[in-house]
Amino acid sequence: MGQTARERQRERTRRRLLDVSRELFATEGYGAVGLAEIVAAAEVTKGALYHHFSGKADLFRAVLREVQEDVGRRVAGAADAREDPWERLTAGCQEFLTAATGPGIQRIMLVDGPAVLGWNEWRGMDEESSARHLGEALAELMEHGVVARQPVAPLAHLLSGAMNEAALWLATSAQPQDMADTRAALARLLEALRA
Amino acid sequence: MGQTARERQRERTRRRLLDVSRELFATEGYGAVGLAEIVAAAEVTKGALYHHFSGKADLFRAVLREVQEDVGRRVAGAADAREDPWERLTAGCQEFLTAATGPGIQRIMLVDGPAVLGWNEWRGMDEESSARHLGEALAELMEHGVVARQPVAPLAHLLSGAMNEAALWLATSAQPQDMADTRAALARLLEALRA
DNA sequence: TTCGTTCACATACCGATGGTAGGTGAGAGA
DNA sequence: TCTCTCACCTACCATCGGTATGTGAACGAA
Repeated sequence: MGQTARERQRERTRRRLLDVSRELFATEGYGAVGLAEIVAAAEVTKGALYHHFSGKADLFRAVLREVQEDVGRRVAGAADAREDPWERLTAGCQEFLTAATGPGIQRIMLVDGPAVLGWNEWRGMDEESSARHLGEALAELMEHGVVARQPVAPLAHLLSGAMNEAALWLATSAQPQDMADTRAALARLLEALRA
Repeated sequence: MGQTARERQRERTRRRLLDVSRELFATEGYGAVGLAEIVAAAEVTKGALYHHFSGKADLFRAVLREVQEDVGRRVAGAADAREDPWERLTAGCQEFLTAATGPGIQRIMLVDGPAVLGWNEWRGMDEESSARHLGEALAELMEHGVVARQPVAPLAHLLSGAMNEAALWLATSAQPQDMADTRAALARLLEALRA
């Protein structure tokens, strides 16, 4: 760890800003939290914030990236634990439902993300983190003849949107039965893809 | 038509504000358009705006309501043109894809809506306008034994989210083939629901 | 027709917020 | 030790959403 004191301090400040922002953005929403609130909670000044990020939206972008990477890791982890391609798909989808339903994820990743950065950029980031896995899994299954050959992109978007909305709904619905029902309904939809 | 001059003027101002806002919100996005821009385009003052709406978010809410009603009308119209319950569902879903893909709809209804008003309120409004039709159609199909009996809400959310995301994607993708492919993929997913 | 009231706005103003410019002191390299 | 860089701070600005107060035309009652 030959990092200098400067580098350590720099990383520390950046981390505090990211952690604090993630917490605030998740609970209050992007629009409702001000930079003053962020820098106060992080115990730095606005100057430090603007030294690390080009603005409020850029800070949000960095936070969103970390959130998406967290979710993407969980999805990939669940998928990689299986050998059978079909199980990789279903396990990944179910894991996504669980991960995206957790607190501190939704508001940033599914609600404010598209609005703050624009749908196009959000889509690109989502693609890199988790949606890519979905497309690859579908393509592989078509390769193996498990799923009927068809354009991958439309199907991937349909499924991705279905899971996003379901996660948002599940987070507000307090009834545990809803999660089980949604899992079952999703499994049924996926099952329908098998040739 | 016994409306007084005052009522006519009032309605006229309100309409201009709604029309101008809808156009601006759709093209620039909620965050990027200021009240000054709106009132200038509508040729009124901020006083008039605040006389009709309680604030920027409230104005947006009114615009969103009109957008959703437009889409809801189209969906209901397509569904009501059919007799067979199954066809009512599929026709409604396909019409939604077309309507939501059109310009001036997406940004307001699918991107900024949840972020500005919060997902919960957005969900409620969406429910009233178009999602309700989906749930009712599904319930009716289960009643008739066309679709396997199961909890309606999870399935409705999955399908609703799938169509929303697909519409967003289709609007950016310039290739006409994508629309056809998406319609086909959606039809296949729906077909899987038949018992 | 008169006259007081209401209503649909207009004007002037305020606080807060995102963003910027210039400065400062500690740490790194020579 | 000297100099330069860099991480960060302070003071300030422009803009934006929101509000308090004013005003003239339209309406209803007499």
